[in-house]
Amino acid sequence: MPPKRKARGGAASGPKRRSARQRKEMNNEIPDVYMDMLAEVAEKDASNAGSSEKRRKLSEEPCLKSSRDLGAKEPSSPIEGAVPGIHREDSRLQQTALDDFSASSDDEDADFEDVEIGASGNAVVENDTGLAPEQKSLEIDLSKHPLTPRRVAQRRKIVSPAERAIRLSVHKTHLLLLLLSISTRNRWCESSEVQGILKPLVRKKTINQLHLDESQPQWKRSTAFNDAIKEIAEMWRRTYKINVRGMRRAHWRSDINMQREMDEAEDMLDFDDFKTCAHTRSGSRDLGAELFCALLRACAVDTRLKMALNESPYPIFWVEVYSPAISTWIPVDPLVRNTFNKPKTGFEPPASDSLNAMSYVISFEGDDGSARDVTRRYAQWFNAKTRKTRVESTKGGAEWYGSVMKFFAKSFKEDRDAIEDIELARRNELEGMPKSIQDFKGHHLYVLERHLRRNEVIHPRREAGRVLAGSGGATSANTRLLEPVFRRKDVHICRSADAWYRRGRDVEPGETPLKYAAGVKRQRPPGREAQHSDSEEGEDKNATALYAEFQTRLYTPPPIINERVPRNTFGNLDVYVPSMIPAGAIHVRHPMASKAAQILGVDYADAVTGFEFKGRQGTAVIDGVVVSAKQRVAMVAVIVGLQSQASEEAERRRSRVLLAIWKKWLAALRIKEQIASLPQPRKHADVPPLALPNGKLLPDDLPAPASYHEIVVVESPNKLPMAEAVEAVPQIAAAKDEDGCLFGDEENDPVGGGFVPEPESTQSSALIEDGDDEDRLSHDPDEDEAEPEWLNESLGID
DNA sequence: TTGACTCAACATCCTTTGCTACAA
DNA sequence: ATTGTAGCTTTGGATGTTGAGTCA
Repeated sequence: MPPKRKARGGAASGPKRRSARQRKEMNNEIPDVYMDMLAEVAEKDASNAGSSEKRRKLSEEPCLKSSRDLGAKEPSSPIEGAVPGIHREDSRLQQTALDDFSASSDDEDADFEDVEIGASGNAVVENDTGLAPEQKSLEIDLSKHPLTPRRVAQRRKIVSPAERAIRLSVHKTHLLLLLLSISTRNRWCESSEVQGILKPLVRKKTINQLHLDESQPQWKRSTAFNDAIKEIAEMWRRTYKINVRGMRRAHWRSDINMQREMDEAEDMLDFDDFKTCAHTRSGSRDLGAELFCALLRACAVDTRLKMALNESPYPIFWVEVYSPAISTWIPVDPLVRNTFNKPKTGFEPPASDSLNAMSYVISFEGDDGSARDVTRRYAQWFNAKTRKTRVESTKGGAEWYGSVMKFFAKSFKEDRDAIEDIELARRNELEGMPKSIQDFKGHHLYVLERHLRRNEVIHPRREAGRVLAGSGGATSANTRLLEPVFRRKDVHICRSADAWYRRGRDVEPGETPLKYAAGVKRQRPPGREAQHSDSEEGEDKNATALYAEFQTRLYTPPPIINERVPRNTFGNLDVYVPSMIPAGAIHVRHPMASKAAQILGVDYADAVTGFEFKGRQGTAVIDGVVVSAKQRVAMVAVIVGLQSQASEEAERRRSRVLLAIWKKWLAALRIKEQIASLPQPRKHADVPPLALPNGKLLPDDLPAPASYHEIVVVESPNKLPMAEAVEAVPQIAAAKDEDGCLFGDEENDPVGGGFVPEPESTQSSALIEDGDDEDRLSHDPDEDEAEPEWLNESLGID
């Protein structure tokens, strides 16, 4: 009905941006897309002659961006400050720290831009090895634009879902490799050889101080322990020389700066290098922390090697020592920030550093190499900020991470682990609500009403607190409002009665909608209302009434009575989920099911399992039929018969064609033979006579062998009312015994009569994956052999 | 300096039971 | 002849997400 749609489109007062775009299109008479394409071409010809503002900005980009990068990164580069004048000749593969994906996308995009523009010929020609020319050009650019502080707009790149998936995989892979890497280092720290090298550095007296007798008062033991650790840390700080840069955040492309830094960075080490460094007491700060860990372990202090995946000037490696007197893990960082027991301030980089994030803090224990995630202890805003940079925030990420960390888990939990769990949980509670609006977005505990989706509703409306809500609009002067905060678990997904029906659920009568969503609902032609639709378009024509799941119940179709299958106004039956099969009925999924039912003369209804969209017209997808469960055996038998009939027919047609080809070919061979036997054989007699005009051996219209379809029988999970059940049940049971059907738990269900409220998941999974809940009948053994026969035949021709 | 907000430009979701002409 | 199906007009409007820019 195109006229109707058109009318609606015109009547709907769309949002401003849409109408603006339309207007623009009309004025230009050239769609924006083409303008953009033209602009792009123009840009390639003369880089400064952008045709739109957006393009113009872009064209300035290459040099400006570079200058910004240099300007921004050089001063903040931690090596200059921490380790002046490092030289490293060889540049083997650099070990890198984990990147969080949102930040990484920036780098990559930027680099893509550079490559593109470089290739289009306006800047320096890039080559693989010679980095020097580009470096030079960067310097020139710097001098050209030293006074442009303005941030330059980059062309926005929409990250495609595929790209997103790749990044997620990279993130995961990176995480795994880093875990393995530190796991190895952790094992090295356990080496008695290395510990033997380091242990002499600590005075005997200090070691004794670490392990005071339990008879001493607790405070004394604790203080002595702390003092001793501090002393060892101080000693280590003085003795250990940092002369190589350590691990850094991952970078996606060989940015020129990164390249240089990689050259200066620490090489991948093996265990011998590790030992050597223990002797020389020099290397990267990461290595320093690892050796410090080994040192403490040599002193019989329970020490965990820590790794946080962040960037300088905050440590990546540090240690935690276990103070038995107070049953607490104490973080110690002797080399980078020189802190003792400062978990909150010493490790997490400030939030202002957008290129920096402490996403994962993992601690490895010495004795069994087990690992725990203790990010919670070090991250200030774990729920509000840190969590969003981790895998857990992605779909299925929490499970994935759980399974990864399970690999590193202890076989049994010690008391101190339980204590630590409590401490971490307490920190979680203490974090409380975010302080800024943006942190509420995507928060997994709290939610603001303004961030609710169209189909989300808060019920019950229990305020968990209030937050100061921004500036309340740019124009109004400081009228700040307190905005209520709700819990995420009170948020329900709502759907229209229609949408619930498509999931096999019915809104309970008398439920009032939790929400009205503004006019997405399209009018249907009168008399076209689906059978179930309530008075939902009652009061407001444009609003759709939405209900939460708890307001619905499983939809129960009317049962089969006297072998009559109920049907809807279209004369078929909606079977979106198995629970929508009427009691006493089965859903026979096979293309020939309706034919079989006709032959049998039984009452049946086509099963509508979904919709597909052709053009702009949605059409019902019909998959098999619904018939009485009593007809199961007959239906299967008839379908089997029809199927083999069809395949025989197809075979006949096929062999007719193939025999004709054979005939022709043999005749051709004979002719060829005759020609060859002639006294003066012609040259072209060698040409194979077989090929068809299109060059193929077989004609395109060769009848295909009949395609084989499985017969899938889905039983209704719904129970018949008692009277009908008496006669129907034995039939079902018989069929079940025969075929070993798995669908039948409901027989033990205590809920009598009406319907069986099976967990929805099993039902929908049955529909989606064609899983175990259905019967597959491999019915025609002959047919399976038919295929090789065809194959042989065509091979024979070949 | 930071965060809230707007704008723009997309991506994605939701839609949800034909008609006609023509070939076989 | 009846039956099957390709092609049509390629929906198209609302919502959601993101980055850039602006402002207080």
